[in-house]
Amino acid sequence: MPDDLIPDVLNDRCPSRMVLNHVTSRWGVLVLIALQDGTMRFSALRRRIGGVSERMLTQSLRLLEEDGLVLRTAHPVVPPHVEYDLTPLGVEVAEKVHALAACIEGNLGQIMAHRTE
Amino acid sequence: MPDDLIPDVLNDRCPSRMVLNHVTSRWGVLVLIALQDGTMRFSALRRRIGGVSERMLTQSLRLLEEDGLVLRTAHPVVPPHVEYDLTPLGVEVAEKVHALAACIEGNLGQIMAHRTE
DNA sequence: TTTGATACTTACAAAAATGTGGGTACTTCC
DNA sequence: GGAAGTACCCACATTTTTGTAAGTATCAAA
Repeated sequence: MPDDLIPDVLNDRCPSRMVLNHVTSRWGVLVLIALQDGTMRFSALRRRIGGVSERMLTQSLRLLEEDGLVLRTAHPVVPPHVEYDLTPLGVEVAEKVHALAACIEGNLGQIMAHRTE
Repeated sequence: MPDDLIPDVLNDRCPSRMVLNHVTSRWGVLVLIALQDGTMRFSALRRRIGGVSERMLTQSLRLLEEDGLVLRTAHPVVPPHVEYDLTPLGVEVAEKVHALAACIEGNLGQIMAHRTE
């Protein structure tokens, strides 16, 4: 019975670690939060997420797509038209990520005050 | 009225981004989850969190301490005895992080199945 | 007619994260 | 007496992440 049977992020060899890393990656978090507003095109996402480069946005979207959290729909037209959505599982994960971000945003005053002590 | 007045992680210049990065960092996430079990010493933490190096554990603990999420208590004896705890705010944040990790662990089967398609 | 928008990819470079091995000062266990 | 445990720090090297700039094909607006 390998360690992997009961998923555990504290276990070095558990593949949940990899997924957690995708989800909690610098831009992955923000992609999930941004997509909570609904379907978005690549450029719209890029404008919404301050500071992300095209390269990083593409890469983050690809990883989340591979994990089945994000759905990519490409319309083969010129100029290109591609839409991104959360999958049902993506919605679930995005909610948790959003709760975390909101918690930090809500306590930012306290945190910043502590940092300057 | 600067952008920073209403914390928003999607905003490039909002300091909540920095805190979010500490919390969602590779080892930061796991430190918070591990500390949910209660007070732990450095070595215990290191054993609990699979794959973390001393260097990275120290660094992660320092960042979370600066943000006021983790409390470090050093007893000046030889050999050294140092205890780590979550602060009240740390408990709150750790709950969200744990919910996220649990969500991923719980859906890992589905995710891994999707990845191999 | 030049510019900008679309959704990327690729090569290259820079920056950040992470690991490695060593050292510390003492105690207890074998 | 030698080894291991404690909680680190430091310098160095490597790995990973991230950014930058350019290129692609086509259309529409100025």
